[in-house]
Amino acid sequence: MYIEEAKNFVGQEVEIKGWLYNSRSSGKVQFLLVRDGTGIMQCVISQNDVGERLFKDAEKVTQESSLIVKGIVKQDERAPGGFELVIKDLTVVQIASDYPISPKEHGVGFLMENRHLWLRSRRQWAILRIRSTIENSLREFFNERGFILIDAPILTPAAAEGTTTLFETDYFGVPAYLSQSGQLYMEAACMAFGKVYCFGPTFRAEKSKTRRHLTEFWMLEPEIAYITFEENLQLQEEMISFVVKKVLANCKEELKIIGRDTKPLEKVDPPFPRIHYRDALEILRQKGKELKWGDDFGGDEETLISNEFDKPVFVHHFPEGMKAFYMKPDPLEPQTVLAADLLAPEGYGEIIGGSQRIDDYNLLLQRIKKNNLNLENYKWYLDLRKYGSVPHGGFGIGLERTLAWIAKLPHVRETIPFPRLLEKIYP
RNA sequence: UCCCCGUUAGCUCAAUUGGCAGAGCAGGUGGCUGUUAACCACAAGGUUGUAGGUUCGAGUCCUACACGGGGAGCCA
Repeated sequence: MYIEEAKNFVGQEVEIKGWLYNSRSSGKVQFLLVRDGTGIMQCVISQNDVGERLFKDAEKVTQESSLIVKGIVKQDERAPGGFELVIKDLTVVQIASDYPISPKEHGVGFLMENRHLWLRSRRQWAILRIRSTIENSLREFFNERGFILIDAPILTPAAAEGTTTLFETDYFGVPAYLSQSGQLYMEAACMAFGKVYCFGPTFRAEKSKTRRHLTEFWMLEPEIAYITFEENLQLQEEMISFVVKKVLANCKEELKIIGRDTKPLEKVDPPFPRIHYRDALEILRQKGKELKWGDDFGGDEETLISNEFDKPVFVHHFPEGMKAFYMKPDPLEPQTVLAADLLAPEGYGEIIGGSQRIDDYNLLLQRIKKNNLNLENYKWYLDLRKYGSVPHGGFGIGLERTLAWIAKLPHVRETIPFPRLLEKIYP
């Protein structure tokens, strides 16, 4: 039996295979908190039931030792979770000695050094289960809408955007780079399959040392042929709302463990507010932040704007030249591009960046040259504008930042099993 | 790359003006028949990040370096 199914086994004899999370004893009774990956269950062992020998064995089981217990499932208000196991038999698989993570407080540095063990603790268990739910619901959302999953390459010959933030590696004697984005490849794929998305790791060698940055993070990038800018925003707000609803429905226990107030999440429903870049500047001016046309927002600015709303908010129509080279100028106001960032509430900042892509061959060629990109590398990308070019667009959603917001975590490093941070790659 | 803070027992932290390095947890031993990060008792645990300097005397003051944390820029 798995612990999460305990309520279906009341009165029955079952076997739990797991690890000792913690134990307490009181003379001739011991309480073993056993975890099996699906949950934690209090198991009671009394000397009168099992005899002195087995009782003594149980006393020797240390924190995180692996063990198998057999007994009867009982409903009991005194047990955390409402169910406990009355132990009849216990087998030790392996005794763990000197487990470094005690039930008391630890610092982040120590916990990160022991990330491989930290994953076993309750809070990390809850967070990573929410991560799994988010990933699954994202896939479900796109699969239900007829999107085709296209895996983008991780080794690439050139940069999608800037060249300073790339991890370089040797590819049989020529330089190759770890992917920064699958987007350009998705543009090719959407011309073949109509609606596509990729979901995988991306790499940024930025020397960023903040609560919002990882050097390796996961991004989901849809790309849709013939989509309009407005349809793109609708897709994003429907996707976010779908994911939040799935987490609220499927992760009640996990949200409780991490102490997440779910009220702000319950408000997440389309439509999301839309703020023109020009009006975002005005909001900031009223808050005492004077920015010039063309200035980008930092973390503080994003927080000021998102705090004006109790839902995620789109900021759109950024000045041309401020964003990536492939973004399409709005024909109605050509000094801006048809791009939008989605800012999460509660100060979590940008979780989505999306845009219409340039579909005109000559304009794209001009932009590539203007950005000093090597034309050789973009020949195939230009081909897409040569052979049946169509209006198209898409976006990229950062998984870790989305999870940090939904779980209201102070730092993204807890949102990924093994975070890769500035100059840190162990374990 | 820049700014700020920190580094004392395995872990989390104390240590007054520069004057005998100390708790809790973990680990050890013993006790307790319903515990909830259980509790009680006892014992053990230290080259105070490294290198130099000031001083009768440095965990404490100064300099450099290393490592860690937070933030800026940049970005999802």
